[in-house]
Amino acid sequence: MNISVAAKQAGLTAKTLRYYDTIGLVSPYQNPRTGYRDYAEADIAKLQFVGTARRFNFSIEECRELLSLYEDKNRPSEAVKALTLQKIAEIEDRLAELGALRDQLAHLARSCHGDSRADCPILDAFSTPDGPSRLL
Amino acid sequence: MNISVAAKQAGLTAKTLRYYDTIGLVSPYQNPRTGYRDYAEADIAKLQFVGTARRFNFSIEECRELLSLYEDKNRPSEAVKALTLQKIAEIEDRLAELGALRDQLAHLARSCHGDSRADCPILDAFSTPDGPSRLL
DNA sequence: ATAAACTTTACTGTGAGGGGAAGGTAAAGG
DNA sequence: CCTTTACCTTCCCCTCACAGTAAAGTTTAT
Repeated sequence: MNISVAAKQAGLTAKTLRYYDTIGLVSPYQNPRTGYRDYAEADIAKLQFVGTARRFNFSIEECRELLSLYEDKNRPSEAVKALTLQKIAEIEDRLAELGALRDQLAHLARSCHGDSRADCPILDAFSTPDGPSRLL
Repeated sequence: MNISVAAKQAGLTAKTLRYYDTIGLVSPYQNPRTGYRDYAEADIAKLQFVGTARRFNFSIEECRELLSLYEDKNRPSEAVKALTLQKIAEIEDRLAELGALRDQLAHLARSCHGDSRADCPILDAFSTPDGPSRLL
């Protein structure tokens, strides 16, 4: 299966597939005469796996780790679960950060009359050394 | 004020200050004999402003826009408010995405026994073409 | 035979800086 | 005054996960 068909099957771009090959994440057979890559069904499965994991915010290196677990028929499921729980914790942290950020910005937006006058509480808040937090 | 003192005052690194200079975001006076940068109080204020806006997830280009509004004494506050509301909307989107992600991962983690057996529902879910969503 | 539609490698760019080398400058101590 | 140390400068490469483009080779259809 050539690269564009494989890309379509996996829901990725040909560019991405070439990249995954060069970094040794998913390397298909490569015809030594033409240089064309030839993706097997097993390669497609791996690509779909990686694509899903990437959509789940796993980094390439984490995908590499998951993939080796995926290919290891004797893998312990605890390793996968640990990685997943860690990823959940990271996402929770990011959620808390973003939530606080949104709340502060929302507060500033509410305090701003938003007309054509020059006076703007948002910019005033931004110009304090410690940020607007002390004003909230 | 030399760059390391300025960096400390602004809560940024010297590296960052040099970067902001090269991209023309905050450019201090530069001694033509020594090449040393010399930051004035007004520069520090701008740096603090940018530092705060960056912490609020504004991009460099958005900072540039906010900074020009900040420096314009006749700026209309509605421009600033619009930018802020747009940023809030972006953050809301990201929050929703991340929340859904966390929920799906948490579901998978709960379904995984997490012992030393090879059977792992997380990896099984990842290996389906459309991702684990249909399993939830 | 030729043109269209693929494929390859190689190079550059992204955002927002970080790390480190090579070389010039300034401030402190003797 | 001299030396050491602590700065400062520019320059270049590294990050992450690819995207875009160019030049050249290959396959497929006409």
